[in-house]
Amino acid sequence: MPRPSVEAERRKQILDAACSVIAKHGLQELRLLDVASVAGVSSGTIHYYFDTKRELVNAAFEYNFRHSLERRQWMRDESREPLELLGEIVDSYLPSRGASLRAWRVWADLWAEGMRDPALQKINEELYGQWRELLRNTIAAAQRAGTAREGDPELLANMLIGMVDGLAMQVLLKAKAMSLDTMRETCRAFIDQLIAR
Amino acid sequence: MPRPSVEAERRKQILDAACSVIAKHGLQELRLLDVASVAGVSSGTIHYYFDTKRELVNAAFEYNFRHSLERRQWMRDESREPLELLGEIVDSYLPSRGASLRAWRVWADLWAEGMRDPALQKINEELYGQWRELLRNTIAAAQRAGTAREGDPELLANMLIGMVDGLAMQVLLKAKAMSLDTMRETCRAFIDQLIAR
DNA sequence: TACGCTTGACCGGCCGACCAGTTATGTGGA
DNA sequence: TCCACATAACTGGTCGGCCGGTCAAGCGTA
Repeated sequence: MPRPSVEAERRKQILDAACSVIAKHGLQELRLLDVASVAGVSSGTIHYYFDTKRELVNAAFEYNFRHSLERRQWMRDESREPLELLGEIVDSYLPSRGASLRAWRVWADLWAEGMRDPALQKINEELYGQWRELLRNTIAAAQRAGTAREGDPELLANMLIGMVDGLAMQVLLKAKAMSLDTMRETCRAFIDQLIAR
Repeated sequence: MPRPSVEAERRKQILDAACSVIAKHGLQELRLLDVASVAGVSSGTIHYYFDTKRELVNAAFEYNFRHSLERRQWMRDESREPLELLGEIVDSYLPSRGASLRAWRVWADLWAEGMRDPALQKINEELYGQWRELLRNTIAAAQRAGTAREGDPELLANMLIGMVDGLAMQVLLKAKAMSLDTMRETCRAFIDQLIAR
């Protein structure tokens, strides 16, 4: 046997570097040499794991999405009071700083690119669907627990998701009228006024 | 005197072509030669009116935004019943087809690009602000008319705007759970449940 | 030795930017 | 009426830099 496979590890390392570069410079300015540099490998190594730039980029988008969901397993904790949990879920999705901010920047690029790329639409379909389902289930749980009023949980989840996404864009665009705090209050107000009993 | 200036007209023609190319292929694949071709001029003419590609792109984004607002002057009709008007405003912003769809595609690219470009943030600040103000004023008018319940109109406007933007992204991404019809119903439900008396 | 993995120089195509030259459209003098 | 002349508008060929992708060679571990 030759040396053991480092493929999984190396791929992750490269994808993580790609996400960092996308978050910092945007997909537009993504250079394979930059990714290689951040990942601490040579440009040749990138091509050893990914045939084309597009393949790398799409994999990075998927990695970013999947990674975000994995970091949020605690949201599926069914022992928590659902309405309270809902508030925390939304809080954790605010484009505040660190990991969350990086993930948002990459998402925004995914969306722009995804309008014309069916492969990215498929990634969005699967992973964004999980996010939508999580909110719907949490709202439904709150209804069963009696802390949320009646109403189609899918509809309410869609409203809330849309709101979070749209407001996040304005926060990322540094709109004066939409600071992080205003966004948080707006989302909380929505939950208080339309979802909570 | 030399020949009369056609600058305003020609600029518009080029910017319109640029918007078409962005909507169709994305900012990523924008080639000056394509813009020139669509505009029916030579590549040299592009550089005659715009020093750099970036200058053209930013001007195109501003043109797209401003153009959308201009096409919607009817929204400021104060003789209409405000709540009904609000519904029509939202309808007209759905990424349905034609002009509205093109504008949305360009917006999505603007947002992605605007995260790192202060010049684009400024454009967003000014023009998106008008859009926000329009909704706020319409909601406030409905409250005065007694067809909407009490509540901070700015807060409600922000909720609605965010929702429209976020849901529109999913429509553009062809998410199965968010068709144009579902989006329309979701927005209507929000108005019915949270704004209308 | 075998093989997975890595390197980095190199190549070729592409495209933004430049520019020298050309055309169109006006003015005013003879 | 017509002919310089001035200037704006426009053309399209060219060039230079950049970067994705290739590859032949090297490295390290079993």
